[in-house]
Amino acid sequence: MKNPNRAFKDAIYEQFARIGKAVSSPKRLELLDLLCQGPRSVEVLAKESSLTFANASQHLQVLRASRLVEADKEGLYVIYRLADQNVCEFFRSMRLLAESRLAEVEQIKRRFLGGREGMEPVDCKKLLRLLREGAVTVLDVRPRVEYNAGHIPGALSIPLKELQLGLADLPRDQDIVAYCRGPYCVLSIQAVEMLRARGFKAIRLEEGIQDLQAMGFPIAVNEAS
Amino acid sequence: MKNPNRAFKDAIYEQFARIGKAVSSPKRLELLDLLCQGPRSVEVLAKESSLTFANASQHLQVLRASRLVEADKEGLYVIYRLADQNVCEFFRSMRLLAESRLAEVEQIKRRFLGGREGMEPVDCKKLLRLLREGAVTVLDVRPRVEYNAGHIPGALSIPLKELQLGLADLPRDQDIVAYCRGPYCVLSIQAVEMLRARGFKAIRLEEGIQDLQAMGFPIAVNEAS
DNA sequence: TTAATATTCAATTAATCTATTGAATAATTG
DNA sequence: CAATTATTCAATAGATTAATTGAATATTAA
Repeated sequence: MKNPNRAFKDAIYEQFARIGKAVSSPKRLELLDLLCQGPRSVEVLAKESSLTFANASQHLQVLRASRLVEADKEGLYVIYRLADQNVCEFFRSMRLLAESRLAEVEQIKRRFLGGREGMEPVDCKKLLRLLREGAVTVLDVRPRVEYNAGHIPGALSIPLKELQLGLADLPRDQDIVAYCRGPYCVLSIQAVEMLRARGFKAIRLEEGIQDLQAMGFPIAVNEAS
Repeated sequence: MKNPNRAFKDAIYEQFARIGKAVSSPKRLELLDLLCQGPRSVEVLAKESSLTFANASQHLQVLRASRLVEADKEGLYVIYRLADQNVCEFFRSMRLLAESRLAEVEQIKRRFLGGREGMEPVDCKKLLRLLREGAVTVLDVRPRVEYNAGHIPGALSIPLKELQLGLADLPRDQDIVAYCRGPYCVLSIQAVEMLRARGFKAIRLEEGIQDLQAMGFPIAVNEAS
């Protein structure tokens, strides 16, 4: 017969492990990362993460069972969202731990992005000052739903898929700083490559919204339309 | 053939998932929690967490493979320790997320500790002020190796197992505040019960060293002897 | 050198997890 | 009302994980 203190500890760590199990799957982590950028339907999440609809749905059930995400029905669509901001912060702390402890993270980054970023890190504080002075253009190249959910105040929104057609909106006489979901998203890399190829002065901001928020920068939100 | 961007994302989330997998087992979480309090041998870790030596060793291999812990040989003994302070902070963020998202945590706490804490939460700021004024006695009832690894400056160390014999060291004319590993450790609860049974004025500080550190309180360390 | 102690390894078994497939359900549209 | 679309459910197969057991290894003490 188990000692009550032992039973208590076993029960408590079993609960903590619910969080660990939820985030032990690479696919669920990708879904969480996407949801950090804004609410999405199953269909959109499945496509973004290259999952079948059934598989995406199953992973989302697991995340919902551990109360990291919530869902609402909007007509035909089930819209998933993070249960609260703490989940996003937790995801970020897990990413930072992986970055600091697993050399493979940097190796993979170098192998896949080697030379592509080819761009100096942007100092965030300086960036915001330049933005306030109107000295740079900050460009958000994520899907609009993510821009609406949270963006750098004053940033322009031109999703990468629309950048080709949106070039006329961009100044040629000042630096353009493109950003997206964070260090492991290639949207801003592709945007900078395209912009440079067309003669624009473009650089990449590596940090995503969560990183900026954690550094104390204000984030603007648009009401859902 | 996989799109290189897809391959990059899969590879990156696979790395993040290494952290998630490491913390998906209740037993590994208990081991991490113990190591947050200070380095320990396999034997001690196995006993504290009710694991067989072989099983404890296997779990520690998993934690080592994900680089959350490190080990050094000291004669016969392998001493395991956290790889760095970030691991401890991550563990805490995971615990806080579980507390905020899983109602079962509070329910389990209430079921196992119901009425036992029977004690009002201690305001940490007030506590430290009273300690500086010599108005309370702060008592650390963890094993000495944990006290040595980090404790409240000025706290007395009397491990719970030695408290029976150590009562003479304690004042009867002022409050005694006992603390241990944190909200899910019962050492301080048992200590307060014993002290009150013997007429001492004792209360429990729920927070552990990590919580206090996160709140900005100084933590003292003793050199290993 | 041998015995004892601490730890890890390897193989096995049972449980859990992940992806797939086909079916079922819910909501909207024609 | 029927067809379509979005999502979830349930069963299955294969892969992975956790605990156990017995053996092997490393270090110390006698």
